[in-house]
Formats: sequence, C-alpha cells, structure tokens
Amino acid sequence: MGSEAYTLDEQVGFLMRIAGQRHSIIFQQHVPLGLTPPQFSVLIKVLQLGSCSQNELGRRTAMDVATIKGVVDRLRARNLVTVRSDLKDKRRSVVEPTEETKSYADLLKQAGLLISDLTLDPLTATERDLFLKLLKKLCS
Amino acid sequence: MGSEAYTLDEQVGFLMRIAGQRHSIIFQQHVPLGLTPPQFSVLIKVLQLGSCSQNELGRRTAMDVATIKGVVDRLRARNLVTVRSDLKDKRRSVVEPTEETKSYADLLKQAGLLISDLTLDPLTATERDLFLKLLKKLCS
DNA sequence: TCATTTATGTTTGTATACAAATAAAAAGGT
DNA sequence: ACCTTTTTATTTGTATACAAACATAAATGA
Repeated sequence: MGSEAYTLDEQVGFLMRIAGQRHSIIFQQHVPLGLTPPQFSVLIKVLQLGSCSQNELGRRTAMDVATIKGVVDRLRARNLVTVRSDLKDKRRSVVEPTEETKSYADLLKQAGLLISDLTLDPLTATERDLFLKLLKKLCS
Repeated sequence: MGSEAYTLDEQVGFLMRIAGQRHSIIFQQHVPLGLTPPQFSVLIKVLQLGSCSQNELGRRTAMDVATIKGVVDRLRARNLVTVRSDLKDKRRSVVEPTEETKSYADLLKQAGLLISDLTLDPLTATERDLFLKLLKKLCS
C-alpha cells in the first residue's frame, strides 16, 4: 500500500551518470590531442594561472591529491606541462604550461566551447540557462 | 577582440562533475552496506528483474561489459548475488539476488529515495521536476 | 626556541570506466 | 550442413577517483 515503484532510471544520480556518459562521448570526439576531461581541465587552469602548485591545481579543478598527481604526471610525460620544485617553499611542485601548450590555448578553448554547446544541444537557449543555473545550485 | 573568457567553472561538463561529487558524498553517507553507486544500481535492477544475464544487466545499468563484470564479481564475493551459467545458452551468466539481498530490498529503495531527495534538496519542488526533465533531455 | 598544527606531496589499495583483443556459443543466411 | 555474423563473456591496459597512511616542510603558538 502506497509503496511507489522505485525506478532507477528516474533517480537524479543515475541520470547524471548517463548524461555524463553522453557528454564524455562528445568530449572525446572534439577535444584536441586526445586529452581526457581531467587533463583538459588542468591545461585550461594552468594556462589561465600561468603557474600553480600541484595541490592548488587539484583544488581548482576539484581533484583529489592522488588524482591530480596522476594527471600532472601524464601531462608532463607528454611535455604539455613542466614541473619544478618551488625554491621558496620546498614542499611545493610548481606546474606550468609548456610553450607547446600555450600555442594550443585558443584551440583548446574553442574546443571547450564547442563541446559545451554540443552537450547542451538538446535544450533551447532558455532551457540551457535554466539548466546551468539549477545545476550550479546542486554543486554546493 | 570579442574573445570571451573561457571559464572552466561555467562549462556544463565541469559542473556535472562537481554535482556528481556532491551526490557521491550524499550517497556514501546514506547507502546501506557500504555499497558503491554501481553496486547499488545492479542490486536494484537484479531485484526488479529477479534474474538477468550479466551483459544485459550491464546494458540496463549503462555499464560496459568489463565494468559490469567487476561489479558483479564483487557483489558475488559478498554473497549479494549468485552467478550461474545458463543451461539453455552456455554463453550467458545468470545473475540473481540472494535471499539476503531480497531481505534488504525495501531498505535499499528507501535509501535510494532519500539519497535522491537530499541530492535535490537545494531545489524547490518545481525546480526539481524541471531539472530532471532537462537532465533527461541531455541523456540521449 | 620548541612543540604542535597545518600544508604539500607520495604511495598503496580498491573501485569504477572504457577501449581493444580474444574465445566460445548462438543465430542467420544460403 | 556450412559459413558468416552476432552475442556473451573474459582479459589486458590505461585513466580517473578517492580513502588512508606516510614523510617532509612550513606556519603557528606558547
């Protein structure tokens, strides 16, 4: 009595996962250099900041310390960022974009805009604004 | 000229990831048995279906064949599902819930509803419906 | 100054997530 | 019946994602 059916496919967590999968496919189809979403995020951030410690980079891109380390390691292995130790604060690893990465800056941003646009393609302009507004509310 | 700033934190993909992280924390705080979201999804589905092949279970929960295998393996190791080979179709592994899992059915569903509710807590009732409607549009 | 606390980074272990290659069984077409 | 295609499952490899434990360095406070 009164026990409504629990439908997995109607739950917000499940739907966010599916929407994320679709976004992921779009991302992969249009991102330059075969970057992953985390790698892309880090490059965008480090291009914007110019220079940043590894941990702060993690915080700014919402990545765990262990996760950001792996991402930075792989970007460094591809010569997309440089990592050096901070002389002022020996704990810190300073991450910076390489010249190659700087030359890709505009391309990366354009691709990012296209990816966001394609992801939101099923929505009208009004719906997009509203969706992003509501989505932001679910982030804190 | 006209080159608008590309703000990572404004992109739908990034926001979905952050929203997912918050959901994940809520999930972890309220899910029974310390289940992960994929494990929870599989249990809900297999409780609903009663019996299902491993691959079909993957499709119904939107998981890759390699992913669903790992999830089912861990659920089986905890005696939350049984796996046997189908006599009619020797390719298939038939997954079924154990009695223990069946006894948790209501508890799992209630927890699922609570988790969805808490995730959507920052939104009003009207906003929730709208958000889910828009989110579904972004799933295909 | 010295002890405590905090911050940064590394390492290990577990759990997705998915591409790609492989093997085996079933289904289809001729 | 036979060959081809499809389906199911496994295995390997790479890349997040995060908890937890550890080491080191910096900051804080008495």
